[in-house]
Amino acid sequence: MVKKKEDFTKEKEIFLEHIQKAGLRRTAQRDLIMEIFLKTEDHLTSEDLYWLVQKHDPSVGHTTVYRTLKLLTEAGLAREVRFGDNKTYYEHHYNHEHHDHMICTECGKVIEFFSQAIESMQDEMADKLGFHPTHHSLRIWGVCEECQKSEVTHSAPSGAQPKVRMRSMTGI
Amino acid sequence: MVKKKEDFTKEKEIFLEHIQKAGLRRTAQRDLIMEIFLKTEDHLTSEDLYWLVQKHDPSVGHTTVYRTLKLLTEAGLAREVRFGDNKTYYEHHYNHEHHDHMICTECGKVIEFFSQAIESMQDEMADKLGFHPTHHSLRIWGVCEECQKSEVTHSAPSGAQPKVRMRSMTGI
DNA sequence: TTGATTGCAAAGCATTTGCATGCTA
DNA sequence: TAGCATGCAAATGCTTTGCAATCAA
Repeated sequence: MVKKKEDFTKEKEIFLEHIQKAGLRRTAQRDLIMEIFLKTEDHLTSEDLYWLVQKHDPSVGHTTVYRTLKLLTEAGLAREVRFGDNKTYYEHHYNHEHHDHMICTECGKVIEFFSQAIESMQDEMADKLGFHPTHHSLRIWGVCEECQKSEVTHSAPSGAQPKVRMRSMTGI
Repeated sequence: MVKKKEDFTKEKEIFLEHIQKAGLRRTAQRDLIMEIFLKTEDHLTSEDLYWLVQKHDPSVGHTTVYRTLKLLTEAGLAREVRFGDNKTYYEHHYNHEHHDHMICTECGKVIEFFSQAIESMQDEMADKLGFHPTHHSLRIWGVCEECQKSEVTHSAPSGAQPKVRMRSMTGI
């Protein structure tokens, strides 16, 4: 699951190609933002990424991070996801198995999973309706194993630092 | 699919019960908003519903519609959905088969579908991960049958008045 | 040199909140 | 009568845009 240190040569190549094809320009900011995004194996908001970038170059603005994340998404390197806390998260997309998410509404933990059976059934269903699917999103909310154990207290497991905070389960 | 004229006695009962249990109060606005929501068999934004309510009572404010939609959701009568245009839609939930959505990115049409097979696989998958699911959301984006035919022009089928406008496929 | 890019501030947009007034229970 | 509900306006929070200065090609 956790990737070893690597240089993301292929990803950078893809990004540059996308930039060139669109008649855009390569800049230090875009390189830096992409670099940090690629080496952070996590679900990040634009804000999260902004602060990480700040550490390396405090002159980079919030806007540029937003814009670059859009670019990365267009290039197929990033994917947008929402977990119900009204924020847009970005995750790696290229070279990553497609997967779906289970979100714990107690502690906010996000579990990635993949089921070929579900994928196939979706395609079958689409086919039946004459629909030509391009992408999809499946999210399952509920209570994770750990939180089921500590159900009595209705609090997150000790030590847990949830990425996603489920406030009122809106902004699905 | 399309419901015949009915009085929604059961739904109103549920709403009142929810209101009483929560120590809230029944008001003319809440009654009106619920009434119009129930008789509109469609995916509505708060804004949409606001304008429908306006026709009957121009004194009702936007805020109250928002707040009442939240109430209806809490009561289990409505469900929030997002189709990728950055808006929150509400659909009937009570007495309606659970279903998922296919969204056409060309014309914005929303197709509801249900697959027991997919549902079962999801439960199985959750079970395997020790996850206790409470609800889920599956959305498939792609091109609908009609738009595949008129693919050459890359425009929505004539006469179609899409509810959802897909601009840049964000706000998933 | 040209035109894309950046970062700031300001604008957008959907949604939420503060508060004085109005109304249920 | 108590205190929840309402509607307005203002405030949010996230995201986008306008624009002058900057920088890649």
